[in-house]
Amino acid sequence: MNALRPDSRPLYAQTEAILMRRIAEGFWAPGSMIPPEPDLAAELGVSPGTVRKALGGLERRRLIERRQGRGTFVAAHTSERALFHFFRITALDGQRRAPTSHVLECATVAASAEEAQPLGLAAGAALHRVKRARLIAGAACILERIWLPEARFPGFALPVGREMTDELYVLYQRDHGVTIARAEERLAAIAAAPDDAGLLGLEEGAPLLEIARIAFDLQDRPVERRVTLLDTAAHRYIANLD
Amino acid sequence: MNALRPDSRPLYAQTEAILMRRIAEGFWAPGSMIPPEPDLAAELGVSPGTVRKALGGLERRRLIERRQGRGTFVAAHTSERALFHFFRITALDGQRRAPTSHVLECATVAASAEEAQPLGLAAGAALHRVKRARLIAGAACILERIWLPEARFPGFALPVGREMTDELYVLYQRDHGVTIARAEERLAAIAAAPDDAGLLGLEEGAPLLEIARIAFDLQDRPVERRVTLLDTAAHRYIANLD
DNA sequence: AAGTGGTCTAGACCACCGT
DNA sequence: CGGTGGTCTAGACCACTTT
Repeated sequence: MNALRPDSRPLYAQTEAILMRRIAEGFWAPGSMIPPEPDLAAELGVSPGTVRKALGGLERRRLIERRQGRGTFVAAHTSERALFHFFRITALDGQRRAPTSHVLECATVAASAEEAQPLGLAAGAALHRVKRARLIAGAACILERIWLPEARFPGFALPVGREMTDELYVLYQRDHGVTIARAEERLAAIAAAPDDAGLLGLEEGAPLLEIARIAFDLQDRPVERRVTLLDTAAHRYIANLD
Repeated sequence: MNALRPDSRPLYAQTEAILMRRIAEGFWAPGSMIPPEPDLAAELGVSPGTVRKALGGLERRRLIERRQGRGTFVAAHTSERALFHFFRITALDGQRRAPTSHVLECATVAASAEEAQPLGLAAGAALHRVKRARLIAGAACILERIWLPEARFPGFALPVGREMTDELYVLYQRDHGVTIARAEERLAAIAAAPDDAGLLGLEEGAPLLEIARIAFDLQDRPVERRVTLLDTAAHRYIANLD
């Protein structure tokens, strides 16, 4: 029948946890269809209504997509999705445009204490470190530094000096099985350092928007740190409060 | 039975709209209890499950609060709620502290074209204009300019020069029947103007985080514009992406 | 004890999609 | 057409709060 019961959480929450685990472990691959609701209900020994409520939770967290008449699918990190949910920068008129990337540096190093801490690693752990510039409509307005734990991204490397249009989160999922589920950002205004100012074509000391992000995977473990510097002469960071 | 049917939306959505309308129009006052689910179902001629789904939608949008064993209540803008949902500034250690306010200017003026546009008003419409400083833990780190349409806030005024601890959104709801349901923010980094720098105890040209907000009421009409300038020496703006 | 929202079930029927 | 998710119903029972 079901092995769920000796757990104090509601049945639908336990069901959601089981399904979520299957997605996280790759039992159902990104993009693939999961069984119909009645099948899941029978397999897990709960009523269809309970499965429905569980799927509703996964859908709200964007782990699955349900399409009437077609089925329910494990969410895949498409460029559109990454762009829409995880890229909060628009032009002044509110237009969202896909940026391109130009990798400046990509290296694997031993983490300093300061680098290790935000990712929950021990000092000295292997870390990939990336620096890149991003262009929107041809203008370099973003500088980005990214840190990735080697343990989660074995052999990670990006081609230095080449133009990239793919979103990194699509690549993380496709090449390393890491799905970014959510992120926390802390914003500040800073004065541009000389080298960063040069890369962005600004005066030293020009105001820049600094966006410090920690991104988490499906199990809510921190898997990426990135610090973005944005020239807000022609762009804005947007947020919705509700 | 029910007057809902000749509408293509699902029953639960129509039910949600009816209940939402009652809240927006003040038929049920903020803080008051609304009838039990079975009563609503009987009154509206739908099943209890449909009412439940409608209430679920209102709860997600934080228009109501449901408490098991007690009842369902129209959400009131408490200071805690305003602080938690609409105040995204924390200290560097992540601590959230309630700011106090010091009103510098409060006047009623005719809107310029630039002031009228974001609020969807005609140029020349009456507008309340407020400028205030906000202190966190005794330190002045925030400057704020606020614009309110006179039509929605008749007779609005704040005491200049006195310390305020109440959140404005609590006051909007209590004194003017305006409930803020959501807000959009656009962020940029700017260089401090001479007078603003003076008020914050900074050098002219110091980087400041500019937060431009439009706040919307229950019917999704823009009712407040505010521009916040934050000194990010000791504070951060936080955002969650999911 | 009475009254409230929360959970869980079972089933009918609708709307949409692909073949 | 068969299969999928979406809607709607009706009712039993549980957990919590107040009297």
